[in-house]
Amino acid sequence: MARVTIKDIARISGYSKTTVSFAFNDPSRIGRDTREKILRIADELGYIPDPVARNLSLRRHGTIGLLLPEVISFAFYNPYLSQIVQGIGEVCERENHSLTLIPPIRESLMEGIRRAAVDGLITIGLEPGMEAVEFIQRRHLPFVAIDGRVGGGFPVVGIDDFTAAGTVMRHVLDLGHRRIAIVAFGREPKLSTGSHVKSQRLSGYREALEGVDPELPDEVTYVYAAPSLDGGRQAARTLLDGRERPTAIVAMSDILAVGIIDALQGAGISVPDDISVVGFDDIPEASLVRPQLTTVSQPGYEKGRHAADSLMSLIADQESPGHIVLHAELVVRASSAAPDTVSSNSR
Amino acid sequence: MARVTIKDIARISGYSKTTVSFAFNDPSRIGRDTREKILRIADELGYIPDPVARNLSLRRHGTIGLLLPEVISFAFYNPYLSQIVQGIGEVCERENHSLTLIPPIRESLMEGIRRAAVDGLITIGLEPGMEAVEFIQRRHLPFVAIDGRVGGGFPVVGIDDFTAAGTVMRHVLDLGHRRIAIVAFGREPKLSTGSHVKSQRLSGYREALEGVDPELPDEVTYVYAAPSLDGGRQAARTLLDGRERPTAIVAMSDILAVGIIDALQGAGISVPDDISVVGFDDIPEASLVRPQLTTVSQPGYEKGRHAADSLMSLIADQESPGHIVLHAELVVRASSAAPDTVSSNSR
DNA sequence: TTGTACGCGTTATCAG
DNA sequence: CTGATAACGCGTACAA
Repeated sequence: MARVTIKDIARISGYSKTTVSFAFNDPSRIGRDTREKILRIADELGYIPDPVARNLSLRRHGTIGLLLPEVISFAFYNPYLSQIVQGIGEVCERENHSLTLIPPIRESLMEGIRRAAVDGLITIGLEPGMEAVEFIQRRHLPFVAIDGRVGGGFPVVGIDDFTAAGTVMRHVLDLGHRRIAIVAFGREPKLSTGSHVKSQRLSGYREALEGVDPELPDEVTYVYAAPSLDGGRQAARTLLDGRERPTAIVAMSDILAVGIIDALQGAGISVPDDISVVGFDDIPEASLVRPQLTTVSQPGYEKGRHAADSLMSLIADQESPGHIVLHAELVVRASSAAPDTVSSNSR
Repeated sequence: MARVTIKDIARISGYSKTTVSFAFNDPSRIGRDTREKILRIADELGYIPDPVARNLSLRRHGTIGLLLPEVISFAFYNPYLSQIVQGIGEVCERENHSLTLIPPIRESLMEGIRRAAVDGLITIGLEPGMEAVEFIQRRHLPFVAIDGRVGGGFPVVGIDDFTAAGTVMRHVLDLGHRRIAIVAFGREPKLSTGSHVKSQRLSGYREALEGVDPELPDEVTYVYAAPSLDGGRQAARTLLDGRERPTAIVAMSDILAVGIIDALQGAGISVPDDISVVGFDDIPEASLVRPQLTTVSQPGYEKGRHAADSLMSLIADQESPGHIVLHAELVVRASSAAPDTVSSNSR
């Protein structure tokens, strides 16, 4: 049997489409008998209104989109994304919305934005001036950016990455480390490119380094890695193969730090006795691994929740809810310690 | 400025809607000059076709839905779901689809299914006879079930949970453990209720126990926990507070096992010296924690990938691709060992 | 209280 | 060969 449409119900019941629609959506507009008759027929035929046609009429979709900077199969290697999704999810459930994950197509966000049948978008790391931003605005889609740069006429939810990065780097420096490696995510080896978050954190690291010694930023080893466990493992191997081993590794995200620790331990290196490792994010895994990870706690769940809240009010009011800067703080655990003064770990 | 529709382009260019649409979707049907003129005007006005109207016409949505058994904010506490999502994502990206996460609304899947504007659904743990299944079928939505029960006329992707559970339990028994606790997920304390996966695993555990001693299944302590780190931690505390401590804890999922180990270590109990802990799933975290977790490796990523592949062929062919049973195997790591024969850990 | 007509993009079918 | 008409699916402003 083919799909049952409102037209079928109208034809069989003898009423018009309008009346059938009212029977479901605005019962007070029609007579009780009329309604009962229509509902009975609809039930018998198993009528379910086509959601797409419904959405088209209502100009509501009951879905918000999450525009991912990476393909789904890769993005979820980082539990940090799970936390953001959870926070968004809390709001979705409150508002009875679903959540559409929109991956880039052929390395571009455009096509995903073009085809998104959603009430609004949450983006990760989108910045003023990017082509994707213009495109979203041309579609008149309400949107909120997580981890973006302020100043493009859209609300941004984030933390002060510059300050947070400085805090964790100063912790490492205060412990006495000077041979330091920074493991950044992304593929670009240049400071000036890449996301706002990345450049902010790098700048924060460098400022802390300069505070100790103006030449220190240039003595630091930089390694770039994909934000996943394996990315961290590879970064660790790269560092171990290097000429001079660092006494501390500062990773730009926890998933990298955890992968680094795993690889170091696999190579028989003790953390933090031989090498200290610190991260960024404070994902749940940070306190599960041994040694527990020293890191900067930034609230991924809260970022998602606030972004979704802002988006909902944007959708409802058309009024911009303003930027939100969430709190981040250093969490000192067991993966960082003073460097071994005997320097037994250099080769 | 208001949204630009195809009608505006038609009006301004002087052609009909049809001709404008052909300019984008079937250029061979109209003259070159006509096309160029239309495209120029559309570009100037920033015309983007409404995706919903487009989907309605095309009867394609470019999205598949993942029907979650739990609200998003809770479901993603378990990294196992991330793996499934990644696997689905791989196919989505290949097919240029997005992925819509559909949480239950007011503890019911119905409303989510009713409103899902998707090409098809992947469900987790749905079984023949459930109201939700009928509903999906009434909507003529193609769908594939992950971790479901075979026999409802829809394809199922899973593993042999009964055998896999038996394998890990026999490993524990072979080590010599007899005082065993089983930590199951879900709230139902009865064997007969809950999901197929849960009952299969419980049955597998019990059969292995019976193989050693017919009375053993009834001497086992059962604890029920939410499938999250905290669920595992709470379960561990419940067990520690119990009259007689187990020498081995068999958890129905890794996230539970990892939480259990965390709580045990927090209480000063050594794993596996004092208590052995085994899990189920082999999530990435299983090999990160110390001691590394003994578990059953089941391919969450592959489940997602196969389910999405099957769904895509179901959408394309309307032909059922058949069930898929993936391989699972025992992975012995460091969290399981023979019980301390001096029995120093009972109180 | 109920029906007509419109909005949205695509395309089968028809007209020139 | 080129282009227009009408139908699909639903909700609802407006008319009757």
